[in-house]
Amino acid sequence: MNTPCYCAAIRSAARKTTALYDAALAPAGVNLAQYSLLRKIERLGPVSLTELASVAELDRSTVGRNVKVLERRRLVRFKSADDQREAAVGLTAAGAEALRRGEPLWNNAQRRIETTLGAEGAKRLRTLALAF
Amino acid sequence: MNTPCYCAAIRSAARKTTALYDAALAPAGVNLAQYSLLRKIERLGPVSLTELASVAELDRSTVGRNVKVLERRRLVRFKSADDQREAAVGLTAAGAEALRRGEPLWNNAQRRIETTLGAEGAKRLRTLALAF
DNA sequence: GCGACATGCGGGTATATACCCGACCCATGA
DNA sequence: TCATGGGTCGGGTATATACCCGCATGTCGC
Repeated sequence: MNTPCYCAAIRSAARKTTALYDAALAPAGVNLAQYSLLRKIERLGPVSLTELASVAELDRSTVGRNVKVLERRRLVRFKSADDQREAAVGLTAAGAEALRRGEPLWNNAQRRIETTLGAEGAKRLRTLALAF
Repeated sequence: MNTPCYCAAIRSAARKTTALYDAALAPAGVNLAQYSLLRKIERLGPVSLTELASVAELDRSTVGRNVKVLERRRLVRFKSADDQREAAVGLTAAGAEALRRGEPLWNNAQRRIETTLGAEGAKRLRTLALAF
């Protein structure tokens, strides 16, 4: 990876990191993107797709499609809100269970990154990520 | 973005950076992934998909599909190699032209990243990316 | 020369991601 | 009341990405 392109470098790092977390989370039956989304849904409680997209800094239609995958797997459920335009999404029991099973796996992945980068590197990564 | 997840942080940074470079490169008619791939094809000369995938650290089928998009736009062309299994890919005149037009745009994007991160931050980003 | 193995590729399937547009619902002002 | 505008969503389309499988071709040992 000696590309001088910052963007290509970040994308490469993102692909490799994602592969690492996906593999780590596989026993929980979710990948990193799904785990991440499930955690946000857990944290926010029943939440609209628009708000979820805003928090995740993703396009709303992307969130809609990603949530649909989770719904198909019965990890989340749509509830009707007062405002009928909204589609409040909440965790199912299976979704909460996936989070519970995923947590130690995610922790392992986090520790592996810290081992790879060292404490100082991990801190710098966090700082750099905040700059975007 | 105060996610404690290294992976989510990197992915978010990758999405935002990609959007920045995509917008910068739009006048050249390519996005960052395509520009990056075109540069590799230029550098390696007529090259097999397998080698391209190895250099780009992407799955071979991903490279095959991405190259197909470039071929449809007449930016690259398949040539027959000695080994009939191979599909040597080379730039067309239009592909070289896209690279030429993209270069200053890409430079602008690079400089914008350096402005955002500062010289020290940019150097750290480069160092971190190498760790993956 | 021929069979076993290796190499290179395409296609199928699935997900993640983005942009645009049209449909729908609700609040507010005329 | 009713039209208008803004918020919310789904769908269409395109790309990037990965894994697996099967086919074709090439190579090597015997």
